[in-house]
Amino acid sequence: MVTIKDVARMAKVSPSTVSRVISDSKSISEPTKERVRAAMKELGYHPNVIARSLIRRSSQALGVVLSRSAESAFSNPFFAEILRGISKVTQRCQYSLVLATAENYKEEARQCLQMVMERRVDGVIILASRVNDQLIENLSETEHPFVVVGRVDGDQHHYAVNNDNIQAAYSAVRHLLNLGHKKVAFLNGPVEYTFCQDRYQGYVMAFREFGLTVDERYICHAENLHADGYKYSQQLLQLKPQPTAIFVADDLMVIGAYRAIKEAKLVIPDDIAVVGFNDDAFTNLLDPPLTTIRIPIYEMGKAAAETIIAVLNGDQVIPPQRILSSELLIRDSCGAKRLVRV
Amino acid sequence: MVTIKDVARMAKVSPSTVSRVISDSKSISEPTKERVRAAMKELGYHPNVIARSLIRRSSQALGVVLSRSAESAFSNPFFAEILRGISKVTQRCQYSLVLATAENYKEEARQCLQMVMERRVDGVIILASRVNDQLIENLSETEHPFVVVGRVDGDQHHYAVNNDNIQAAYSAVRHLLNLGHKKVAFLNGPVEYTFCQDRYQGYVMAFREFGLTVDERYICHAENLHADGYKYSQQLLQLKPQPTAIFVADDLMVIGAYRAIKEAKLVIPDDIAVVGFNDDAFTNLLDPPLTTIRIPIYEMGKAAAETIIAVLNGDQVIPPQRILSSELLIRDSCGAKRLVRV
DNA sequence: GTATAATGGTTACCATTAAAGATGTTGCAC
DNA sequence: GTGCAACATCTTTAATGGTAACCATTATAC
Repeated sequence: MVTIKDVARMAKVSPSTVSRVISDSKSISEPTKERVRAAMKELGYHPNVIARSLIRRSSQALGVVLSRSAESAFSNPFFAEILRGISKVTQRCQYSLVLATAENYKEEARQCLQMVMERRVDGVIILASRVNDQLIENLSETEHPFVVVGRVDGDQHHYAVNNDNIQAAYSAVRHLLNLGHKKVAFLNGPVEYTFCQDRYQGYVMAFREFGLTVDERYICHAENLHADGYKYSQQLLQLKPQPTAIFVADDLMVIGAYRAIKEAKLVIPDDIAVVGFNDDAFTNLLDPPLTTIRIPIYEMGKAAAETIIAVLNGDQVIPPQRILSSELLIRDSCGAKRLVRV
Repeated sequence: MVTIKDVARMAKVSPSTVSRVISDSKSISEPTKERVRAAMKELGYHPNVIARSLIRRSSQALGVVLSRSAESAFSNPFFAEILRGISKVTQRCQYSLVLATAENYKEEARQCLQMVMERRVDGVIILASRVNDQLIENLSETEHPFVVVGRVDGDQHHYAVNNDNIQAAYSAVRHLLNLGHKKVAFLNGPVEYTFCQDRYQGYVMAFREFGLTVDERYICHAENLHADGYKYSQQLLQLKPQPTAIFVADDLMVIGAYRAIKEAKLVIPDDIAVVGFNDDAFTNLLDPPLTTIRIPIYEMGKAAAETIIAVLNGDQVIPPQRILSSELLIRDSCGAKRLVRV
């Protein structure tokens, strides 16, 4: 294995000079730099990041916790997109990305804590915060920096990046109510996630504004974003009076919802309107194309990574919480276009 | 920061004794172990993996290269599922998972090589091999172990895990030909991937067996698995005579294909049969549920991780190439069930 | 002739572990 | 009871590859 000493010997300088050439210190003359670089190339030398990390007390790596059981997490386009944003920044800042993945959240949290305590990563990004998140509590005690994608309930001292879930859900439901719908059902995700709580709150807010009372029978909470859309949509469609619109808290559940609606011989949007959340790539290919909320997921990923790296650099991050805004994308499933056309 | 020395001081032993307690060496007496463990707990000590990696010359980490531009890669359920399999094993074997992600493959390959050369990871798993893969060539030169998920064309010396793409595509197309279809179109993915090449070969094989000639007009190659399904399906439907069946090389493109077919006022499977590939989670929720090929993706991920870890442990891996078999799942989109019913 | 800057060498770590060495203890033959 | 080997149990030492703080040397400016 080629070490810094081999390079030093070849370039006829001391190891520390080589080290300074690597970090491009300006106290080394250009000719020396050239000679050292030539030697590095000739020997095929690559600095050993492990050794560097040891003395610098920094691994130049960020941990990412998916915060879901791995089964459902990866295949969610949300994670895909946010990882893309994160990796964009880590790449630019020369950080590497370590994934904490496990079958369940508890195990994932354990792995994350271990990663941090063992110095494998300098900081952590937690995707999708939970209500009363145990990991967040434990991480806080370790004094290691972390940033949460989502809302941290209770404490306001954490670094966090989020989208405006309440506002976005509110505007989606308001949109449906404005179209004349009275029975707007809500197909929500697991209650333990803060984003589901927030979207619920936005739903309630819109009802309040229209002087309508929320009927809890028209609200259901799926346990699994992938599988449960179909099942719960069927339940909602059996209610009397039948809902004339469904607001779905995550686009993944829309596939199942569409199927249930079509099986019930209902036409979207004529018989029932549907509005989703996330603007996953496939939603534009559905029949009819889905009206949904576009979240700047990629930007959130970038913001999260930038935040944690800034904190690691000792920079001030003000404010610690950043909220990016979403946007209602009106396509065909809500019926608004049809109305305009008439 | 708590180090091994602090623990040693507290337990009144030498640092190396603490080290041996950590690795549970049997040359340490039980009372000493207890004393040391108590000290570790009291001080909240966690071994520094960086220092350990330095002397052990192993980072206990595996790199994963997605081998696609990050945009399309993450959101592909294939990667989700295979990462799940990989992480299952890495977790059990105490390895951590480092992701090489970038906007394009070239950059991703660069990052992967750097990871390896800088000793950040002990080995690499390459997902989805390409034809004439430059990364594979470069990695071979470094002597660092890696395993490919997919087929490596040319060389047979690499470790690889794959599914039986040729055989599976063959049986899917044979299934359609057996149902009486003559004009079976093929919506394939990017030609640079070996799995697309193999599925093409299976398609041709089935045609040969039935004594049919392959009409290249009925074959198209999408550049992007997400976006292009719709566009190319439209093209295929405009052919005269119109195809009576479409074999789609990746389920992701099926969403677009279904849309194009429905827009053309055709009924699946009555007017046109569709068979997909991958058995992505959503395919069972489509209308009609998709006949597709189930690949043991999770198992492939596990096998890939087990292979690379075995290689790192110096174990013999024979044979270096493992091929797992897939299975044709007959649902409603191919029309076979309808026939049986009649 | 001295102050200053430019340049690069020396040395002491960083946290851990493998290997070799030290210490005491036990077993057994004589 | 002594001598010696074998063993158990720990300590000491020397690495691992790299970097930063501190020097030493030389060149230039004043």
